[in-house]
Amino acid sequence: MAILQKKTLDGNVETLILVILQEGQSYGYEIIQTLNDRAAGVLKMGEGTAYPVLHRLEERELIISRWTKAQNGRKRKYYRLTPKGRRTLAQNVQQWEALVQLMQNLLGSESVGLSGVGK
Amino acid sequence: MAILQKKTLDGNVETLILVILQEGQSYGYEIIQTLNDRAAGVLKMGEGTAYPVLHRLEERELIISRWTKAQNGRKRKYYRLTPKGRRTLAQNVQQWEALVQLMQNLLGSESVGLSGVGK
DNA sequence: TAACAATACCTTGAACCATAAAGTATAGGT
DNA sequence: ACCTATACTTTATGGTTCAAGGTATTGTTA
Repeated sequence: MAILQKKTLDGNVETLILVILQEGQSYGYEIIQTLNDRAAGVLKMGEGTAYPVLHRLEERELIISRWTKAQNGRKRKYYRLTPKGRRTLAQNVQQWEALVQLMQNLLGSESVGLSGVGK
Repeated sequence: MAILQKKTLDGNVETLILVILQEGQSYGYEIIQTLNDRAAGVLKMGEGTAYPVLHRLEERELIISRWTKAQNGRKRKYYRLTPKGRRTLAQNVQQWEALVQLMQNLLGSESVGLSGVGK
Protein backbone atom coordinates (compact mmCIF):
# COMPACT_ATOMS: atom_id res chain seq x y z
CA MET A 1 0.00 0.00 0.00
CA ALA A 2 2.19 2.74 -1.26
CA ILE A 3 1.68 6.06 0.50
CA LEU A 4 2.24 8.93 -1.86
CA GLN A 5 5.34 10.87 -0.99
CA LYS A 6 5.61 14.58 -1.21
CA LYS A 7 7.57 14.60 -4.43
CA THR A 8 5.07 12.31 -6.08
CA LEU A 9 2.16 14.48 -5.15
CA ASP A 10 4.01 17.67 -5.95
CA GLY A 11 2.02 19.93 -8.19
CA ASN A 12 -1.19 17.96 -7.95
CA VAL A 13 -2.64 19.11 -4.66
CA GLU A 14 -4.11 22.17 -6.29
CA THR A 15 -5.85 20.06 -8.91
CA LEU A 16 -7.08 17.60 -6.32
CA ILE A 17 -8.72 20.35 -4.31
CA LEU A 18 -10.23 21.98 -7.37
CA VAL A 19 -11.74 18.65 -8.35
CA ILE A 20 -13.40 18.27 -4.98
CA LEU A 21 -14.79 21.78 -5.14
CA GLN A 22 -16.05 21.19 -8.64
CA GLU A 23 -18.40 18.64 -7.17
CA GLY A 24 -19.86 21.24 -4.85
CA GLN A 25 -18.86 23.71 -2.17
CA SER A 26 -16.95 22.51 0.84
CA TYR A 27 -14.68 23.68 3.63
CA GLY A 28 -11.07 22.93 4.46
CA TYR A 29 -11.51 20.30 7.09
CA GLU A 30 -14.06 18.44 5.01
CA ILE A 31 -11.97 18.66 1.84
CA ILE A 32 -9.09 17.01 3.63
CA GLN A 33 -11.29 14.22 4.89
CA THR A 34 -12.91 13.71 1.54
CA LEU A 35 -9.58 13.45 -0.21
CA ASN A 36 -8.08 11.11 2.34
CA ASP A 37 -11.19 8.95 2.32
CA ARG A 38 -11.36 8.65 -1.42
CA ALA A 39 -7.65 8.01 -1.63
CA ALA A 40 -8.12 4.86 0.39
CA GLY A 41 -4.86 4.88 2.30
CA VAL A 42 -2.71 6.15 -0.52
CA LEU A 43 -2.95 9.74 0.59
CA LYS A 44 -2.65 11.32 4.00
CA MET A 45 -2.91 15.02 3.40
CA GLY A 46 -2.46 17.17 6.49
CA GLU A 47 -3.90 20.52 7.35
CA GLY A 48 -0.55 22.19 6.90
CA THR A 49 -0.73 21.21 3.26
CA ALA A 50 -4.35 21.94 2.48
CA TYR A 51 -4.92 25.30 4.12
CA PRO A 52 -2.04 27.15 2.47
CA VAL A 53 -3.19 25.80 -0.88
CA LEU A 54 -6.71 27.04 -0.24
CA HIS A 55 -5.40 30.48 0.63
CA ARG A 56 -3.29 30.53 -2.49
CA LEU A 57 -6.21 29.48 -4.62
CA GLU A 58 -8.39 32.21 -3.19
CA GLU A 59 -5.71 34.82 -3.71
CA ARG A 60 -5.55 33.77 -7.34
CA GLU A 61 -9.34 34.06 -7.48
CA LEU A 62 -9.87 30.45 -8.47
CA ILE A 63 -12.10 29.95 -5.45
CA ILE A 64 -14.01 32.23 -3.12
CA SER A 65 -14.84 31.76 0.52
CA ARG A 66 -17.75 32.51 2.78
CA TRP A 67 -17.90 32.13 6.55
CA THR A 68 -20.85 30.21 7.86
CA LYS A 69 -22.02 29.02 11.25
CA ALA A 70 -22.86 25.35 11.08
CA GLN A 71 -25.65 23.60 12.99
CA ASN A 72 -23.09 22.20 15.40
CA GLY A 73 -22.17 25.74 16.36
CA ARG A 74 -18.81 25.72 14.64
CA LYS A 75 -17.58 28.29 12.21
CA ARG A 76 -16.70 27.02 8.79
CA LYS A 77 -15.17 28.71 5.82
CA TYR A 78 -16.92 27.36 2.76
CA TYR A 79 -15.19 27.54 -0.58
CA ARG A 80 -16.59 27.29 -4.08
CA LEU A 81 -15.13 27.47 -7.56
CA THR A 82 -15.14 30.64 -9.61
CA PRO A 83 -15.45 30.51 -13.41
CA LYS A 84 -11.75 31.23 -13.53
CA GLY A 85 -11.18 28.30 -11.21
CA ARG A 86 -13.19 26.08 -13.49
CA ARG A 87 -11.07 27.07 -16.46
CA THR A 88 -7.87 26.51 -14.51
CA LEU A 89 -9.06 23.10 -13.43
CA ALA A 90 -9.72 22.15 -17.03
CA GLN A 91 -6.24 23.31 -17.97
CA ASN A 92 -4.71 21.40 -15.09
CA VAL A 93 -6.48 18.28 -16.24
CA GLN A 94 -5.08 18.77 -19.71
CA GLN A 95 -1.61 19.13 -18.25
CA TRP A 96 -2.15 16.01 -16.24
CA GLU A 97 -3.26 14.07 -19.28
CA ALA A 98 -0.23 15.22 -21.24
CA LEU A 99 1.99 14.06 -18.42
CA VAL A 100 0.27 10.68 -18.26
CA GLN A 101 0.78 10.21 -21.97
CA LEU A 102 4.43 11.14 -21.70
CA MET A 103 5.06 8.84 -18.80
CA GLN A 104 3.20 5.94 -20.37
CA ASN A 105 5.13 6.54 -23.54
CA LEU A 106 8.40 6.23 -21.70
CA LEU A 107 7.44 3.56 -19.22
CA GLY A 108 5.54 1.46 -21.69
CA SER A 109 8.29 -0.16 -23.67
CA GLU A 110 10.33 -1.51 -20.81
CA SER A 111 9.05 -3.68 -18.04
CA VAL A 112 9.69 -1.33 -15.19
CA GLY A 113 8.00 -1.66 -11.89
CA LEU A 114 5.93 -4.75 -11.20
CA SER A 115 9.08 -6.49 -10.04
CA GLY A 116 12.26 -5.96 -8.17
CA VAL A 117 10.83 -4.07 -5.25
CA GLY A 118 10.79 -6.79 -2.68
CA LYS A 119 10.20 -5.34 0.77
CA MET B 1 -0.20 21.01 -27.80
CA ALA B 2 0.14 21.56 -24.11
CA ILE B 3 3.64 22.21 -22.89
CA LEU B 4 4.22 20.77 -19.45
CA GLN B 5 4.64 23.45 -16.85
CA LYS B 6 7.10 23.26 -14.06
CA LYS B 7 4.57 22.36 -11.43
CA THR B 8 3.14 19.59 -13.57
CA LEU B 9 6.51 18.04 -14.09
CA ASP B 10 7.53 18.54 -10.49
CA GLY B 11 8.93 15.41 -8.97
CA ASN B 12 9.01 13.43 -12.18
CA VAL B 13 12.26 14.54 -13.78
CA GLU B 14 14.18 12.13 -11.62
CA THR B 15 12.05 9.23 -12.76
CA LEU B 16 12.21 10.31 -16.37
CA ILE B 17 16.00 10.31 -16.32
CA LEU B 18 16.17 6.99 -14.52
CA VAL B 19 13.93 5.48 -17.16
CA ILE B 20 16.20 6.65 -19.96
CA LEU B 21 19.24 5.27 -18.18
CA GLN B 22 17.50 1.98 -17.59
CA GLU B 23 17.49 1.51 -21.33
CA GLY B 24 21.26 1.86 -21.45
CA GLN B 25 24.03 4.25 -20.49
CA SER B 26 23.94 7.78 -21.75
CA TYR B 27 25.30 11.27 -21.07
CA GLY B 28 23.61 14.50 -20.04
CA TYR B 29 23.31 16.18 -23.37
CA GLU B 30 21.96 13.06 -25.02
CA ILE B 31 19.52 12.35 -22.22
CA ILE B 32 18.02 15.80 -22.66
CA GLN B 33 17.65 15.30 -26.39
CA THR B 34 16.19 11.85 -25.99
CA LEU B 35 13.61 13.07 -23.52
CA ASN B 36 12.63 16.09 -25.56
CA ASP B 37 12.42 14.00 -28.71
CA ARG B 38 10.26 11.32 -27.19
CA ALA B 39 8.08 13.91 -25.52
CA ALA B 40 7.11 15.23 -28.93
CA GLY B 41 6.69 18.87 -28.08
CA VAL B 42 5.17 18.34 -24.67
CA LEU B 43 8.45 18.67 -22.87
CA LYS B 44 11.29 21.10 -23.30
CA MET B 45 13.75 20.27 -20.60
CA GLY B 46 16.77 22.54 -20.38
CA GLU B 47 20.28 21.82 -19.26
CA GLY B 48 19.79 23.79 -16.10
CA THR B 49 17.21 21.23 -15.10
CA ALA B 50 18.91 18.04 -16.14
CA TYR B 51 22.46 18.52 -14.92
CA PRO B 52 21.63 19.28 -11.30
CA VAL B 53 19.35 16.26 -11.24
CA LEU B 54 22.13 14.05 -12.59
CA HIS B 55 24.51 15.32 -9.93
CA ARG B 56 21.94 14.72 -7.25
CA LEU B 57 21.29 11.21 -8.52
CA GLU B 58 24.97 10.42 -8.50
CA GLU B 59 25.39 11.77 -5.01
CA ARG B 60 22.60 9.47 -3.89
CA GLU B 61 24.39 6.62 -5.66
CA LEU B 62 21.50 5.84 -7.96
CA ILE B 63 23.76 6.35 -10.96
CA ILE B 64 27.51 6.42 -11.53
CA SER B 65 29.50 8.37 -14.07
CA ARG B 66 32.53 7.77 -16.22
CA TRP B 67 34.34 10.28 -18.40
CA THR B 68 34.97 9.20 -21.96
CA LYS B 69 36.44 10.74 -25.04
CA ALA B 70 34.07 10.29 -27.95
CA GLN B 71 35.01 9.71 -31.56
CA ASN B 72 34.19 13.30 -32.36
CA GLY B 73 36.85 14.38 -29.93
CA ARG B 74 34.46 15.66 -27.29
CA LYS B 75 34.47 14.70 -23.66
CA ARG B 76 31.35 13.08 -22.37
CA LYS B 77 30.29 12.01 -18.94
CA TYR B 78 28.44 8.74 -19.31
CA TYR B 79 26.01 7.68 -16.64
CA ARG B 80 24.56 4.30 -15.87
CA LEU B 81 22.18 2.92 -13.28
CA THR B 82 23.34 1.25 -10.11
CA PRO B 83 21.35 -1.58 -8.54
CA LYS B 84 20.16 0.94 -5.99
CA GLY B 85 19.04 3.17 -8.83
CA ARG B 86 17.13 0.31 -10.34
CA ARG B 87 15.30 -0.28 -7.10
CA THR B 88 14.52 3.39 -6.69
CA LEU B 89 13.20 3.53 -10.22
CA ALA B 90 10.88 0.63 -9.53
CA GLN B 91 9.64 2.37 -6.39
CA ASN B 92 9.11 5.61 -8.28
CA VAL B 93 7.07 3.76 -10.85
CA GLN B 94 4.94 2.29 -8.11
CA GLN B 95 4.38 5.74 -6.68
CA TRP B 96 3.49 7.00 -10.11
CA GLU B 97 0.99 4.23 -10.63
CA ALA B 98 -0.62 4.92 -7.28
CA LEU B 99 -0.96 8.57 -8.22
CA VAL B 100 -2.49 7.70 -11.57
CA GLN B 101 -5.04 5.52 -9.86
CA LEU B 102 -5.90 8.24 -7.38
CA MET B 103 -6.25 10.89 -10.04
CA GLN B 104 -8.34 8.68 -12.29
CA ASN B 105 -10.49 7.84 -9.33
CA LEU B 106 -11.17 11.48 -8.65
CA LEU B 107 -11.31 12.73 -12.20
CA GLY B 108 -13.29 9.84 -13.50
CA SER B 109 -16.75 10.56 -12.22
CA GLU B 110 -17.08 14.12 -13.42
CA SER B 111 -16.57 15.26 -16.97
CA VAL B 112 -13.63 17.53 -16.35
CA GLY B 113 -11.30 18.60 -19.10
CA LEU B 114 -12.22 17.76 -22.68
CA SER B 115 -14.25 20.94 -22.77
CA GLY B 116 -14.31 24.47 -21.59
CA VAL B 117 -10.76 25.33 -22.48
CA GLY B 118 -11.36 27.30 -25.59
CA LYS B 119 -8.56 28.75 -27.63
C1' DT C 1 39.98 33.48 -41.59
C1' DA C 2 36.57 35.06 -38.82
C1' DA C 3 32.18 34.04 -37.24
C1' DC C 4 28.82 31.02 -35.95
C1' DA C 5 26.21 26.86 -34.67
C1' DA C 6 26.23 22.64 -32.35
C1' DT C 7 28.05 19.77 -28.91
C1' DA C 8 28.97 19.17 -23.98
C1' DC C 9 29.62 20.42 -19.49
C1' DC C 10 28.71 23.49 -15.17
C1' DT C 11 26.67 26.79 -11.43
C1' DT C 12 23.82 30.29 -9.27
C1' DG C 13 19.59 32.55 -7.86
C1' DA C 14 14.79 32.96 -7.84
C1' DA C 15 10.42 31.09 -7.37
C1' DC C 16 7.38 27.73 -5.94
C1' DC C 17 5.54 23.73 -3.35
C1' DA C 18 4.49 20.30 0.26
C1' DT C 19 4.77 19.50 4.97
C1' DA C 20 5.68 19.10 9.84
C1' DA C 21 5.00 21.52 13.81
C1' DA C 22 2.93 24.48 16.82
C1' DG C 23 -0.83 27.39 17.93
C1' DT C 24 -5.93 29.09 18.73
C1' DA C 25 -10.73 28.05 19.68
C1' DT C 26 -15.04 25.53 20.54
C1' DA C 27 -18.28 21.55 21.15
C1' DG C 28 -19.38 17.33 23.23
C1' DG C 29 -18.62 13.34 25.81
C1' DT C 30 -16.60 10.69 30.18
C1' DA D 1 -12.06 18.36 34.85
C1' DC D 2 -10.16 16.23 30.92
C1' DC D 3 -9.87 14.62 26.48
C1' DT D 4 -11.22 14.08 21.64
C1' DA D 5 -12.91 15.83 17.42
C1' DT D 6 -13.85 19.68 14.80
C1' DA D 7 -12.02 23.77 12.40
C1' DC D 8 -8.90 27.25 11.10
C1' DT D 9 -4.08 29.47 10.92
C1' DT D 10 0.91 30.47 10.42
C1' DT D 11 5.86 29.72 10.26
C1' DA D 12 10.12 27.40 9.05
C1' DT D 13 12.36 23.98 6.31
C1' DG D 14 13.75 21.36 2.62
C1' DG D 15 13.25 20.03 -1.98
C1' DT D 16 12.43 21.02 -7.07
C1' DT D 17 12.37 23.21 -11.57
C1' DC D 18 14.28 26.53 -14.51
C1' DA D 19 16.14 30.65 -16.71
C1' DA D 20 20.28 32.76 -17.26
C1' DG D 21 24.92 33.04 -17.62
C1' DG D 22 29.44 30.82 -18.12
C1' DT D 23 33.38 27.64 -20.15
C1' DA D 24 35.34 24.92 -23.85
C1' DT D 25 35.73 22.43 -28.26
C1' DT D 26 34.51 20.98 -32.99
C1' DG D 27 32.95 21.72 -37.53
C1' DT D 28 30.82 24.62 -40.95
C1' DT D 29 29.89 28.68 -43.48
C1' DA D 30 30.47 33.42 -45.17
